[in-house]
Amino acid sequence: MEAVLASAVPVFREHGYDGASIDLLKEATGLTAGSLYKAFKDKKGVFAAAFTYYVEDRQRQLAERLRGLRTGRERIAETLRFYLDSASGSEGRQGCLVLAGLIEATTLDGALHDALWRALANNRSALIAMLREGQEDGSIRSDLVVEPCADILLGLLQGLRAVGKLHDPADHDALVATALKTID
Amino acid sequence: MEAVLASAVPVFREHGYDGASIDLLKEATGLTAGSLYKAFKDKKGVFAAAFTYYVEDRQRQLAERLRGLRTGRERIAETLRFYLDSASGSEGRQGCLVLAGLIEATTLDGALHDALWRALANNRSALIAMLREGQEDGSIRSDLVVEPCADILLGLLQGLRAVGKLHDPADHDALVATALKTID
DNA sequence: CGATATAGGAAACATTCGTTTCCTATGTCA
DNA sequence: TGACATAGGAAACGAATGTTTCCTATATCG
Repeated sequence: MEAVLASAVPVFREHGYDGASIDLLKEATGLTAGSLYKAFKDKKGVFAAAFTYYVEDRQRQLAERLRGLRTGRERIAETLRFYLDSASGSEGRQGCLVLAGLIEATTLDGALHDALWRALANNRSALIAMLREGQEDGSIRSDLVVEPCADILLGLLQGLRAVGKLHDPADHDALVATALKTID
Repeated sequence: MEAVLASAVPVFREHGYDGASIDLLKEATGLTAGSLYKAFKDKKGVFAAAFTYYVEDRQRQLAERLRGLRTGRERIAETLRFYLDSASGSEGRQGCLVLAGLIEATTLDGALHDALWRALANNRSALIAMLREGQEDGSIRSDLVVEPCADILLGLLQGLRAVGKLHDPADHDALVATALKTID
């Protein structure tokens, strides 16, 4: 099950929801249409499962990279680096499933719309939490208003994935430094 | 011709390339399939024409809002406001055609890929130009390295459109102020 | 061992897709 | 006026879409 989701995710990432045909999903997963429809109710069901798998996997990866970092500022910096890495190379070209879902958000039905919304809200909450932690450990000014910072960072992270579809971000260190100025 | 493109653009913005069926385009433009295929070679041709129309219209709108602004910093701030407005309300929900194209960039053929690339490169160049202007008129520090700033701003602008698909950005002034800290 | 549940595959389903063909108006120029 | 070019529409095309049905193995449990 995990294997079929792991192989279905790239299809949706590259082609978006509409662009990902059952044929492509068959090819990627090695399964046949009948099997797919036995495991998932719908094509939407496949997407929904792939989506939550992707989001959870991504959170796990980020948590892994954040582990051991002491200050809130360091964790924000590492989060930026994580997204810059994700926006580079073949990973960047493959794109972000959240972003792909976002594009067809109008079309997608209620449940998927909510999942999308929750994914974005979680990212925002995580950023706010890191900012608050930074304020408590002294790595971020305590009079900084965190909400607009979180919103800007959230937008920036998604945007990096977007332009990463076309070409790699250059000079990660300079980009991180520039982005971090928003929380000075 | 301009009218049919203007009515086709929202379809692609909402549904992406694959999601925009000929039926939807027929409905939106009021034309029939035969007429569409007489005017445009392909569905890709319709998208290509809609895309350049959208980009040019957008540039025109932005130039209009930038007119009369004296300093480079003010122009950057207004550009941010322009994107925040575009990310709000029904305009925001409709989404950005560049972003929609970006998602399926892997799938799209060479000419469209290039058009996408050019649109992004133009935005980046415009940001760099405004930053340089700001350095000359004294509104931006002259020792600022402009390339990373432009890259961050470019990413941020696209990202704002992305999250604007789901909900409106809050407190535009605070967001602009936060974003502008990257060029301090 | 035998009955049964289950995961997966083959093949056909109706529908929708992008596309083409052919026809009908309307307007232009000699 | 009459020949012709052109813009648009109606209808059908094959191919691809999402989906379902039915069958075949394999494994589980009595």
